[in-house]
Amino acid sequence: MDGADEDRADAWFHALSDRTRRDILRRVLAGEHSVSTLAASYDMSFAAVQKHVAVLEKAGLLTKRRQGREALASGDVAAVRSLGGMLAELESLWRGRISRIDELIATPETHTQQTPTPPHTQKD
Amino acid sequence: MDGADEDRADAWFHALSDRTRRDILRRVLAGEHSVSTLAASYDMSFAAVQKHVAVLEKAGLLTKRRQGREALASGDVAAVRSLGGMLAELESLWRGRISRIDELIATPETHTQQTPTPPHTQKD
DNA sequence: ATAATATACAACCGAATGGTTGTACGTTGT
DNA sequence: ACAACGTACAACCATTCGGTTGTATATTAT
Repeated sequence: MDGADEDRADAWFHALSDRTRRDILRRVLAGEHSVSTLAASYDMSFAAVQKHVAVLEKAGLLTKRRQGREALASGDVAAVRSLGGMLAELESLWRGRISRIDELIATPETHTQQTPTPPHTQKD
Repeated sequence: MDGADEDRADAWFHALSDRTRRDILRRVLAGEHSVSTLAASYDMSFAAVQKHVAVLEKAGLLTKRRQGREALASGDVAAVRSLGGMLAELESLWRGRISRIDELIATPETHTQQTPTPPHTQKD
C-alpha cells in the first residue's frame, strides 16, 4: 500500500521535473486544450509534445477526452493537491525536529556535550 | 529571472523524483545525519548514497556541514516551502478555470458556440 | 606509527529520458 | 472521392541517471 504511494510520488515528481511538462500542466489546469494546440506553443515536434502529455497522463496529473479527431487534455487538480500534501508532511517532520531541539534547550543540565541530535537513530 | 526559477524547479522536482532521495530528505529534515549514517540505512553502496545526497544538496534541499571527518547533512525547510508555493500556484490556475466556467454558466446567451477556452492564447 | 573510519571523486555500465523522423489511421472539409 | 488535419506509435539517437568499483585523502583511535 505504501509502496504504491511511492510509485505515485515517483511519477508525480518525475512528470514535474521537466519545464515543458510543467507549462503544459499549467495550461491544462487553466482549461482544456487539444494536443496539437499545446504542441503549437513549443519549439519542438508534435510527437515530442505528445510524449510529454503522455507522461503527465500516466502520472495522473492530466486526463484526456476524445472529441472527434481531437484529444482534449484537462489538468487534474486533485493530484496537485495530493502532491501538496506530501510537501506538507515533509514540513511536519521538520517541525518535529524543532520541538526536539526546544526540549534540549529547556533542560540544559541533562546533556554534558552539545549534541543537537542523537548521533544516529538507525531504525534497525 | 524566471528562467532561473525554472532551473530551480527542475532541480527540486528531479531531486524528489527518486524515493531514496525523498527518504533521505525526510531523515535530514527530522534531524542532522552524517552521510555514512544515512548510507547504512539503504541497500546500496556508500558512493550511491553520497551521490543522492549531492543531488539534494545541489537542488538546495539539503546543506552539509563538516565536523571532523563527518559530513553532517541537514534538510532545508525553506526550499520545501517554496516548492509547496509552486503547487499552490498551480492550484490557483485551476481555480481561475472554474471561475471562468461559472461565468459562462451565469451568462448563457453571451456565446453561441461552446468554446470553454479560447482555442490558443500563445504567449508570443 | 599504523589501522580503521568517513568522505570525495573518477571511470565505467545498463537503462531510462527527451528529442527526432517516418508511417499509419480515423475524422473533417471541399 | 480526396486532401488536409489530429492523433498514435514505432524506431532511432545522444545524453542523463542510478548504480557499481576503485583510488585518494583527511581524521580518529589503538
